[in-house]
Amino acid sequence: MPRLLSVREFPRAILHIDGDAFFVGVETAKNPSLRGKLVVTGRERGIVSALSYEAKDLGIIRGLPIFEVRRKYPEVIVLPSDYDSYTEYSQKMFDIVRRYTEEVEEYSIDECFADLTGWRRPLKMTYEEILRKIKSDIREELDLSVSVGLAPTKVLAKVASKFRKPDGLTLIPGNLAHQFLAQTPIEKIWGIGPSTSRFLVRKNIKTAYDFALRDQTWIRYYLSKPYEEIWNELNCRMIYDINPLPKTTYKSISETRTFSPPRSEPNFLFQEISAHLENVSRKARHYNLRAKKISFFLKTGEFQFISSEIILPSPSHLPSEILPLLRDKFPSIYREKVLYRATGVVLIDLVSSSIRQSDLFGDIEKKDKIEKVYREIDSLEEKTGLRSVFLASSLKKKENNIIQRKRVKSIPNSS
DNA sequence: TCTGGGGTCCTAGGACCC
DNA sequence: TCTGGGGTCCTAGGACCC
Repeated sequence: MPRLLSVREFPRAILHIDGDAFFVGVETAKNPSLRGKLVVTGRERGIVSALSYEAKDLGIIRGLPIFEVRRKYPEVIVLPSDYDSYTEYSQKMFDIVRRYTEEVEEYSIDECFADLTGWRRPLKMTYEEILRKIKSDIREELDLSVSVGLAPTKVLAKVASKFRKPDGLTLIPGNLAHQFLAQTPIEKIWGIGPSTSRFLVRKNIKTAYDFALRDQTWIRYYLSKPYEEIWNELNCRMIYDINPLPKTTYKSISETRTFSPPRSEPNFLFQEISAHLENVSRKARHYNLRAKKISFFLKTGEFQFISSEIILPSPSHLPSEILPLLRDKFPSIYREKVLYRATGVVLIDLVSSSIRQSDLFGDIEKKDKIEKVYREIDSLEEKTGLRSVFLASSLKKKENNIIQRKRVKSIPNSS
């Protein structure tokens, strides 16, 4: 079997850490009596979002409705998600990794990358020893199990951490990458999804090794830029850098919700959209962002998206400004008698709020007043943790009239 | 793999301009 | 009001990730 490249073992030493059944792992760390039991999380959402390895062995999969879990496997322990704890453990895990290098990228709540290049000498440890130590620190201090992988690139490090799981430790040196890739089906590669896998298998590319062996001309002819990057990374050429900066901003903010059974009443659908608008706007204000554009959509029973995009007259994060525009456009995407299963709103082209465009007509002052009202509502809600204020149009109303006056309205707090 | 929710990035194609 | 070529901007849609 030809090697991919004759490279040194670790021209770069990229670490990938992946929590094992992370949410369930955290629940077990908090409550050790759960260890070894059949546990799933996601009760509040009605579908399984994480599951213990024991539950996986039983045949339970992510996304399975909770009622089916209870019906088929009454002995399974079903927990609600506790994102605050998951976030706390996640941060503690990343902090442990940061003891070894500052170059840590928090990739998701249960995964990170880190650059260990050059740390063997200062730490007086081999890469394998560093990995073992990080794993045992996480185990001893957090009671969590993780799988770790080390390789010359991020894509290869992902292959490594996935190679043995749970509790795995895998090093893929550049000069042996071909052996690991030959054992990795193409669809397991990070960034190669179902559509591209199907295409590649038709071209007789079944493993990551088959893919890595193609020449660049072939890749460029049949595929697009991201796949050429993956191809380079599999060939030990580092394309994706470690980005240690924490996420502080968003390109878009969205909210969608599916309801069953599907419904067609315009009133109901517009209430949903109005409520989405309030939530995404709140998040935008929290991050000091304003949207230049907004898109909203309906999803039909046949999974068809019908959407409309509006360019806002000036960047905004105030529902009272945006809602009338949505109301005007709503009829253009709504069809009577069609059943819809979901609605959604997306704020797009977000710009930092401090960049304030002055407009010609001097209604900045009026806007500032509305802005002030929202700021007070936001801080009230953050203090109490309650949603106390809604647009009238977000309230579930019985009347069949979606044309309601826009108005920030406060309703009595029921608690 | 039977489809929940929140994101990011890329490409093709049209419009418009010189 | 015929033709060529090239650049830029925008949008819709696709693919992928956790």
